[in-house]
Amino acid sequence: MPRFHPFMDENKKPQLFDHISPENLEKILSCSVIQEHDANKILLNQGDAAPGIFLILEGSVKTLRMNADGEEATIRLLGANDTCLEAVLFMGGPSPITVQTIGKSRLLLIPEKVVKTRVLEDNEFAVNLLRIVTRHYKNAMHQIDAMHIKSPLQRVGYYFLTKHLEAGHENFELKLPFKKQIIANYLGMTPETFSRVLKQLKELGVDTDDNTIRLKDAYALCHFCDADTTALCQRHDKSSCQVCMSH
Amino acid sequence: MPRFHPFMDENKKPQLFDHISPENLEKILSCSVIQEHDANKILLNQGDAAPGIFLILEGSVKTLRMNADGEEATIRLLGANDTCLEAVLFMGGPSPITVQTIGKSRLLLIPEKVVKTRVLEDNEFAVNLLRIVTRHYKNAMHQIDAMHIKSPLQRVGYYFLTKHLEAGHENFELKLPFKKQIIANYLGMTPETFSRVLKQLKELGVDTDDNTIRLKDAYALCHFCDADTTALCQRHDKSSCQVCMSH
DNA sequence: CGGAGGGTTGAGATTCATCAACGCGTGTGG
DNA sequence: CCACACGCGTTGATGAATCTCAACCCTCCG
Repeated sequence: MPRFHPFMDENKKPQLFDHISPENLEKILSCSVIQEHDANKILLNQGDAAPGIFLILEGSVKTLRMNADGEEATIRLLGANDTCLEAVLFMGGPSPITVQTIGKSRLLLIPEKVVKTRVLEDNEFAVNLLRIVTRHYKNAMHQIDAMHIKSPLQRVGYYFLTKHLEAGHENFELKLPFKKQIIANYLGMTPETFSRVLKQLKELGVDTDDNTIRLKDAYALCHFCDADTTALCQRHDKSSCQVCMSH
Repeated sequence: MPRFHPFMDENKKPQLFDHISPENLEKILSCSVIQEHDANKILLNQGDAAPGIFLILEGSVKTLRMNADGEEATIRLLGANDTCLEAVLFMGGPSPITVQTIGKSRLLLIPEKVVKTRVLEDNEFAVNLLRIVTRHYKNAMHQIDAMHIKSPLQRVGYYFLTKHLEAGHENFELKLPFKKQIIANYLGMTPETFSRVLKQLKELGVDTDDNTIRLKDAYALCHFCDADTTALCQRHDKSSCQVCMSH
């Protein structure tokens, strides 16, 4: 088997391995296995024990919860270099979430045992986990708040804003990273509602054409910013931000 | 100043200090400060930097997010021995949440600096944080799923179920830990809806009289259980659980 | 060519929030 | 001691927002 070296490019290294020494990285990778899966394959069922951490090498995956009627609540949508189940391993019980591929995917599974020993022996690894889990948790808080006190329009707007900030400010053109119905469910609305919201956004200077979002100007999404998100914006301390806020 | 020794009773020790050696605990406590606050006092605003971890010694506190209209989305409700802001410290930005007392409260503040040095020097402390944060995250997942795919009745039912499981099975009588309107907002509904739900629950064998919940029998709340919560139930592997599930 | 899946649009149904009124217990000041 | 205000909770009537259902279009692909 050819040795697995997916992280030669530092820019694409997953956060999970930040600052990990080559020897320690080797200890993790030598125990991990690569898996390939078709679309819509369930990798873990809610209520079962998590086998370890999944790192997405290629493809896309979602984590979700399901009720008795088969309705799904999407918790996270993951693409390449994202990881899941880190948190579940430390919850000390059966998994509260189901993990399912969206499209055909290639994954790395880091077994539970390795994770749990590494976390006790490698402080950097422990801190990485802590940072990842807290980031997820922050995201979850935004999701909770979105459900209670945001309209569908605001939910989509904020989602687009985060994508815009990830992509960088100069970028006025974004691609939707997932199918619309997938995003719609992640944002807690039906595909119909999502579609109608896109029409409203068009009038506000956010034009969605097929899978491409085009912003009229750099402030088109400022409506949807909030107190803790401004920190991610390059203009947040400039006077121009006042323009955003006053929109 | 009299030395601070709140944790002589092992049963009441907060999870944050599990398995921490006396010397290491001393390092934490010697840098921490006790604060007293009136009701409805804001301890930290969304968008500001977190000063450290708050440990509730007495009273009650909530964490929340607020929108431009002043509507609140409650993230967590905390009582004695609960902690908050552990996660926020590792998110690496301004706080996504506001922290506010509910009633008159006495708190211990563990400054950020202490937390961040201890976590690198004390693996047990790091793992405790990881466990706490993941527990919060799990809770957040339940909240997300509740908003998407649960009715108000199911939300209240599940909330009562978790309280029932915390209190122990033999306990058919529970006290609401917070005012009804506080719980209602936490569950993402209006006080009016909460009140109407309680009436429905009465017909299902869950009688709420003032602040006391009385269960008709041990199975009254089994309706509201789900795949990952059964693990917390003492009957989950017995045949009687089938009775629950088939309700 | 025909079928399947994704997306959009319109009409109707449903659910929960809103608004208003009321009851009740408590604390306060005349 | 009573009158009153206030906070909390409940109840009923109304309305708005989103989901549901159905039809349709489009593209892709066998």
